[in-house]
Amino acid sequence: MSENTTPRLLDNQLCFAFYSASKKFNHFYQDALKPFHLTYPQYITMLALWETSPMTVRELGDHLNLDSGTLTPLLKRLEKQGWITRTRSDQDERQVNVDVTPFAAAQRDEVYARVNDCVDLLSLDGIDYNQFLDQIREVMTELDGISNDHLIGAKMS
Amino acid sequence: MSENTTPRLLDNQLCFAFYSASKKFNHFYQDALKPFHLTYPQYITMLALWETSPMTVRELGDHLNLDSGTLTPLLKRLEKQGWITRTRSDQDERQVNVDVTPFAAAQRDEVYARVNDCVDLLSLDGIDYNQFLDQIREVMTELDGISNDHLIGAKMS
DNA sequence: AATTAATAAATCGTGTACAACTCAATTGTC
DNA sequence: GACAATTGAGTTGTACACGATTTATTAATT
Repeated sequence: MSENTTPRLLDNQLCFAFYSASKKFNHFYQDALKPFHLTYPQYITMLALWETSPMTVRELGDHLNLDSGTLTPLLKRLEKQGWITRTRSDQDERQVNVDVTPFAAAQRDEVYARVNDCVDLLSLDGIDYNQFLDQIREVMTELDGISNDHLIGAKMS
Repeated sequence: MSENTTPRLLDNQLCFAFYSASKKFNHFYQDALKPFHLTYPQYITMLALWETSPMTVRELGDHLNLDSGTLTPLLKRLEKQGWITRTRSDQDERQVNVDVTPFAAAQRDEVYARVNDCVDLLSLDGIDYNQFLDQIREVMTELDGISNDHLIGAKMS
């Protein structure tokens, strides 16, 4: 048990930095996507579907790390706004196939262009993307490795 | 206007990495803090208050980048669970002073120890914290610099 | 002093997140 | 072929997050 009565500053700062940066990035994309009335989670859902469709809710969830409790309402909103269709699979009536509409297919390039134009306004030339992404993914892998079991082991006092 | 019909992969990946890492980190802390029934946003609120208290809701919001719409219900929950007190200022009855309770003061070191123990399970020795944090903050600064005005300028088609 | 502007919190509405649960459909086993 | 176990989606409840509005209070201006 740790006897130190000071929190590990760097780890706290790291987590807070991710937390803050994620919110700011979210915000940035939200603004960029305003003309299309898409939120960031909706946007990454469409990105995944533009790349591969149709997909079941489960497959989408695997791509985005979201469960049906989050996706179902999100997909219903996308459906209502005309971006996607949701249809029960004939082969397996438990699954729902999510597919892009002709409208979404037609909008795709405009969305890409809009996002690219907004990203152009950022000057992130200074950073080495691949090395930076590798570091983030290393942290994520480490976080994935820690299961609840480990945490239970480190009980309080 | 961008003629490219492909999204800028690296920027999308960077945003998604922050988004995913933030969620995983959140989760990690949430598990670590389970014995204290604290969520991550509640934890960083307490961290800020343990460092400086009392603070007004506004001051807290400046530290955490959260507005009263988020903080007020969060603080009410912390109050109900006995971590903080909320009292209208006498000097200026518009503001509410948030202060830690004796209970929270007594729990502080246990929370620190618990978090430290859990962080010990991560092996993040490979990363250069300061350089990593600098990079994240550089991205955040860049994102802060882009105001809505710029984005309006980059209208769609 | 009276009116206006500015500020601080709270409130309301929408949209994630996610745990826990339900329910229907399918699979595996005997 | 019956039945338990599993799976996929949906539902419910709690907790952020934030824009927009509201209300109360203080500060500024005439």
